Amino acid sequence: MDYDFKKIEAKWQSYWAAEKTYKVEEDSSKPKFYVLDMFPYPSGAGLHVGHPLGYIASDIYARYKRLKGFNVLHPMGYDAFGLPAEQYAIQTGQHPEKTTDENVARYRSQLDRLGFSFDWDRSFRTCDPDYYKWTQWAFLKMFKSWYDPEKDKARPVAELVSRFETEGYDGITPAQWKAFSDKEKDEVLMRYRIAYLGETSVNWCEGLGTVLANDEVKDGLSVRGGFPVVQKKMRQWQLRVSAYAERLLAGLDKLEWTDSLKDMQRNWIGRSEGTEMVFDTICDGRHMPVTIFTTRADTVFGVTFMVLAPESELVETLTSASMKKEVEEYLQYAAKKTERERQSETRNVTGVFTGSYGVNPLTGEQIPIWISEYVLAGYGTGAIMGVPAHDSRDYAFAKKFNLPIIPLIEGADVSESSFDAKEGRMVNSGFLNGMEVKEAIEAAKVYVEEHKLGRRKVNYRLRDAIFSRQRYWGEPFPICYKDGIATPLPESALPLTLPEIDSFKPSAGGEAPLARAKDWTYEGSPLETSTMPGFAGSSAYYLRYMDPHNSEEMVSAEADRYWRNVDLYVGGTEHAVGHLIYSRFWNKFLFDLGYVCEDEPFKKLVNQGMIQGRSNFVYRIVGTNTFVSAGLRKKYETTEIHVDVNIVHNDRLDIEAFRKWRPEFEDAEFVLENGEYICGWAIEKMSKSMYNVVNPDEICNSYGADTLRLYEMFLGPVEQSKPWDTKGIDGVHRFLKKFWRLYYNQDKLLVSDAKPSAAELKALHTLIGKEQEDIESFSYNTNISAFMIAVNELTDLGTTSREILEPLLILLSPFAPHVAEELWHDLGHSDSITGAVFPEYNPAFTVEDSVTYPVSFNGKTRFTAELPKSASPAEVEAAVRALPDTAKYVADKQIVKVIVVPGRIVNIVLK
RNA sequence: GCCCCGGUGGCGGAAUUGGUAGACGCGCUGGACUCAAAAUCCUGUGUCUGAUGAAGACGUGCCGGUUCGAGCCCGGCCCGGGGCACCA
Repeated sequence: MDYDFKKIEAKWQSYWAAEKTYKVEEDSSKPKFYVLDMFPYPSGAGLHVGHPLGYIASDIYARYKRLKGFNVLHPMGYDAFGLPAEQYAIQTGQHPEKTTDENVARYRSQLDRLGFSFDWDRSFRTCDPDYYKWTQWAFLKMFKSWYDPEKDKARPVAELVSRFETEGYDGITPAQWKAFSDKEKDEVLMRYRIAYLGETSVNWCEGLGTVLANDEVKDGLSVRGGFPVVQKKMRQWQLRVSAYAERLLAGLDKLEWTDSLKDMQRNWIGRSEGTEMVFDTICDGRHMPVTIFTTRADTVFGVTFMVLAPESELVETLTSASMKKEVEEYLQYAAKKTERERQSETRNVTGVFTGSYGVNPLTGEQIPIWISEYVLAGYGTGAIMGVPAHDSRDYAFAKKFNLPIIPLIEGADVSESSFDAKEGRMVNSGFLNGMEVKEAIEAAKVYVEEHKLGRRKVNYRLRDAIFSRQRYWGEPFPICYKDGIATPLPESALPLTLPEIDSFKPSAGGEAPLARAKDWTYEGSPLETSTMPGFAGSSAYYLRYMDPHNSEEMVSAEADRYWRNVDLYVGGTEHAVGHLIYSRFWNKFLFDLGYVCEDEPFKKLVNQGMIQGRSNFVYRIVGTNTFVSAGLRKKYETTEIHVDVNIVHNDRLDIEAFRKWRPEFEDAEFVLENGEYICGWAIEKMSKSMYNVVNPDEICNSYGADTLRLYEMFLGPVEQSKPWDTKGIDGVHRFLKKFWRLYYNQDKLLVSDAKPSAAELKALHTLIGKEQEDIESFSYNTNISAFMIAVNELTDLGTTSREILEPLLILLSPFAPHVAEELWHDLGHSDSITGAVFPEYNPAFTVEDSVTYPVSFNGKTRFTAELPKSASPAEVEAAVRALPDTAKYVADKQIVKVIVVPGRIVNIVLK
């Protein structure tokens, strides 16, 4: 019987499905382990070979943990709301739900072929009303909560209201509060709610007809679709993520994530310690205090101007009558620019003088106030002090508009550029003179506080997340408007399901498709017409897997306390500042309210690398239909053309297949080398347009899922990006065939009850030890190498012993579950190998009694010496010194010292 | 510009974390079996010198350092990948 992977894989896949082998229940007698993949967005293109890389890695880990006695939660679902299905719907008129159903079905069938141990009974899609009910529920909780800075956590808004009523809060007295109308009260509360309606400058994308979050915009273009994005003031739903900035930052320290990923999050959060300082200003004779933020309080003596952001509210009050016209012209110019233009023209310095002046609080000197787009309204106070000598942006501005530049650090040459470094000795700086910069910063802060000129302040770059999208295919907001006041629906009204509409097109001017829905009201009040963004549904999905069928709670306290949080999370690094920030925020919010018991959702995170495509090229001689082989192409003027990798084998073109590939190549002529057409190649992104897509289904057909799983892991470290190269797959396939032959010779099962030999036990236990180490550290590639070595050794030893071959199957089962399961049953087991126990490692079998030491003289190895393993370094030294070979190499030289590394090396240092 | 990560044969990648660099696999060389092919098995495979031998020298992006010993540590560069980018 040959290794018939097709039969084996089909058989066990249906067995696992029928027996629900991977169904998991809470079981307090076993330790839990939660292994999660970032669930996919089911796109129309289906899976290519690169997509399952992370799923394979996590599946191996999950299977390994089961063998180690853990109760493993390993679920899978679909992130099914989102723009592509809706864009497709707009183009075709087909309901996004239908597209989503089809895509999900395709994904499911592709995933099923790979032998994953998912508990499909826990699966859901984010667009299922039973699921998004809980997305809406969490939103309601956020709407009804505020962030209490004293308790440093989210609390019910009701508590805030009672504070306003009884003792007053944040400058509002109980008397004032009582005098407010409902509308005024509502506006005050909106300033505190975690989910709130607020007017801010948002990323408006006309091409998609919706606003976007910061992480959905890159280089001024939308990530989905690549449409230009402009800044626009709009009243939108937002989540007060910024309230959690400090906790999101601090929480990173205890997570097992890669440093680069933590750095990305730290960067995104952007904590910066500085000082807020109040400058008096004079505009047409009127005085008014203006607060600025700086991290360099020590440089106040070098302030020669102030700058406001064009969008700042201060612009209006600080523009003098004489400058009104110029300022208005500048504001119009700035407003017209798209985000992309602003970013690409960062070196283009622009600005306008307001006609008013500020007063330096330390020197009393008057300085002009300007407006420039290099100052951002959304950060700090939207106003800065300009210190051209020690800030490159201020420097460029001062040069352009001829403003004075005063150096403050001894020896700093500011004739060509600013001196930004935080080192050196202060000069021209009054009481700071002579201090080192770091001391001076601290001294200036103390001075500012003591003289009541301002205060210490920590600022964050992290902004609140814009939470509305003017789109159809997303969660509706459980909010209606009564007399213009946003009013939450009762929880009993959830889920608020999407209505049917006749067209999915967004309307111009920012009106959402839901505005066209008939009767989109709740008890007569109009419902919110925006929907939630893509990240809403993916922010807490890992919690729902713990208790997916619960209709009363998002997750029961028992299930939450058992599963707690994700022990291992596997996914791409592209979610570093989007999903992974939102999820942590969402989780911390639910933690504050006591719905979940862990503060952080993902303990350990592994970012799988991308699998790149290996593209092939043919070279057409310009102006002809003749193609020249890669080695000869330099002799001609050629055009490089992508050719489908599926008609190229080992870089040799299948000429007949090429002629049939596309009509224009039907009469193609070829210039061959050695009778073959050799294609060029390059590593590129795997994509349809490069004709380098390899479909996992085809690999499963020709090699089987076990081979595919092994090969993807064998290719290199999981975290690393690496190119796919189908020709290497034969190696692991050969390994599996060899593995099979260890158990079967023709139809004869070779397994016996023979006692294993020492050599066999050594091969097995070396592998057991290695596998434990390698899987825990995600070194799957080296583990597969170790497997190949072990199988070669056991083949050479002619092993038939059950005591070796049975544990060997368990070791293989995480990697190649189908073949392991088949042989497991052939050995007489009636239960799945999934329930087996990982074999115990016994180091006694793997140790040698002697060690071959390389003996080196001044670092050069001259000969080897066989010595007992148990010998102490002193004994090794004595033995080596006594060897005749040693005497020969030492000759008349003098031994300076002898270095012995136990079990490794002996180095004799000669003079 | 700033912050990460990386650079090892023809290719993917190993190297017990400072101890015989190149494991394992691919590819390639030669061979066995076969009428032939596929499949399978065996052999060789970093570079150079040498005679296809024995043997030796060089070799982990570049230059320098520490060390008995450096792919690994330190200093200075070069190149590639990723992230951030007027955040005061």
